[in-house]
Amino acid sequence: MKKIIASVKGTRDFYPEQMAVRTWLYNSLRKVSESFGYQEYEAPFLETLELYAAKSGEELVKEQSYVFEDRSGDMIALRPELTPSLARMIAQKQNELTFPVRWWSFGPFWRYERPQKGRSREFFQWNIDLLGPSSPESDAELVAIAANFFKQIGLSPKNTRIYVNNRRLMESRFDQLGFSAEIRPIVSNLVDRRGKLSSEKWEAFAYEVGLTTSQLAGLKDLLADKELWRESEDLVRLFKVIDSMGISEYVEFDPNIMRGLLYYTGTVFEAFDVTGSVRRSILGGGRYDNLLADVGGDSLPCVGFAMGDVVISLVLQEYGLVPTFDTTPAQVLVTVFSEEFLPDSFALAAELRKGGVNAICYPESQKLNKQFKYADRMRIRMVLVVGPDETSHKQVTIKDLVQGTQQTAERAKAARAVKDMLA
RNA sequence: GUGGCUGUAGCUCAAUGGCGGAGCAUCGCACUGUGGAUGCGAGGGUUGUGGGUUCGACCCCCAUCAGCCACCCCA
Repeated sequence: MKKIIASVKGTRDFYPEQMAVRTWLYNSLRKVSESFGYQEYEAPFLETLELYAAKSGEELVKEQSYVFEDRSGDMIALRPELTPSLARMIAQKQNELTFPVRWWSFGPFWRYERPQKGRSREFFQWNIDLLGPSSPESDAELVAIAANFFKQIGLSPKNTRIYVNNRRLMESRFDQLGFSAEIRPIVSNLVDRRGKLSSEKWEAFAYEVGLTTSQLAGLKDLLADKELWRESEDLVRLFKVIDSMGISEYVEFDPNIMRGLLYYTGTVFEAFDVTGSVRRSILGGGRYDNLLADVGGDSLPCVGFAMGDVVISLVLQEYGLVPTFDTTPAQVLVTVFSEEFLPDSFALAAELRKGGVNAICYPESQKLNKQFKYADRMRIRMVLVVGPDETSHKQVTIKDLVQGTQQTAERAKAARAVKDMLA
């Protein structure tokens, strides 16, 4: 066995087939983003570590970021998320931008963690944010974008659900249950883990972190209360707009949704596959009203979400929703009859391109059957032959591999003839 | 960072501790001006790596690396 230098752990190679899928995903989310009037932008892949230090979760920065010292001694991170960069970009031009700002982006991110199903170290992420307004209706818009994206790629409300909650609502309830400020994050984490543990284990864990029996009972009641949203004016307004936009089938209140990142302040939401085997969240986001001020800008309300490419791809595969693509852009293969015909075949291919046809010329003299086989394998539809017979009559032979038909055309009108046959 | 499972041909997988095989793929030929189909044939391996046990190891033991899966965390 030859030794092939291994790829970096947790990275993926995108062969043309996979690249076509990624591009399709990109185009799908572009379509939805633009239908809501959002503008595409991009941030640097490298940022100072400082940018993430205060705002992101501690684990994300200290354990999961790729960090290195550059030649000047600065600490640089490969971006593990986009939101801090967005906040910086907004803060820098806060007085020039026209608000509300609606921006989206799709690009690579890096997190150092153990690769497993649904998780890689290098992944692509769709980020979309609405900055300026603080209304619950703007939260609803982001939820609607997510729902419309699912619709766009063929995921129905039967398969996919967006669960919505509100951190302020939960915090006021936590107050009533007497959770002190110190154990609040622990309780959030406890809530987050509820779906992953058996109820006995979850309860044992709750006592372990210091909850009293009555607090646990209260928490369980709280998390079971599917009507709790009625007590949050924000959520009442959000669901009203969700309803008016006709996407309520995709959206559901769930008091168990808390989200790990520290900067969320109000509405939070997370989408899951509900009928398939993928347990990880497809996308997640929420309102983060303090982040701009935290990176040195004026305080600015923001709401947004992020979706990684890995989990959504798993879900789409599971439902057979990933289209197959012809990855060869060539419409025509020009064969090379023999060594002497090489320049002429290359000339014909050039003429075809000039005429607006994507054309490959077989790059060396080979048996014709081998060249035809190549066209067949590469799913190139048309094969052109220029041999002695054609040349003497100033013609070309055109074979349609899909139809199995063959005809001759004037050499000078080859591009036109090919286009007619393709139409 | 913790735990579990798996490493055999390009791919998917066989092989009681006793001569490492098959299917698919590749290449050639039938088919010297035409793809798919069929038939025949060929090439391809230090069994992840290093050590140990044994007369003998793909098989048992130890280590190591890699992949997958779960935990942690999260898109």
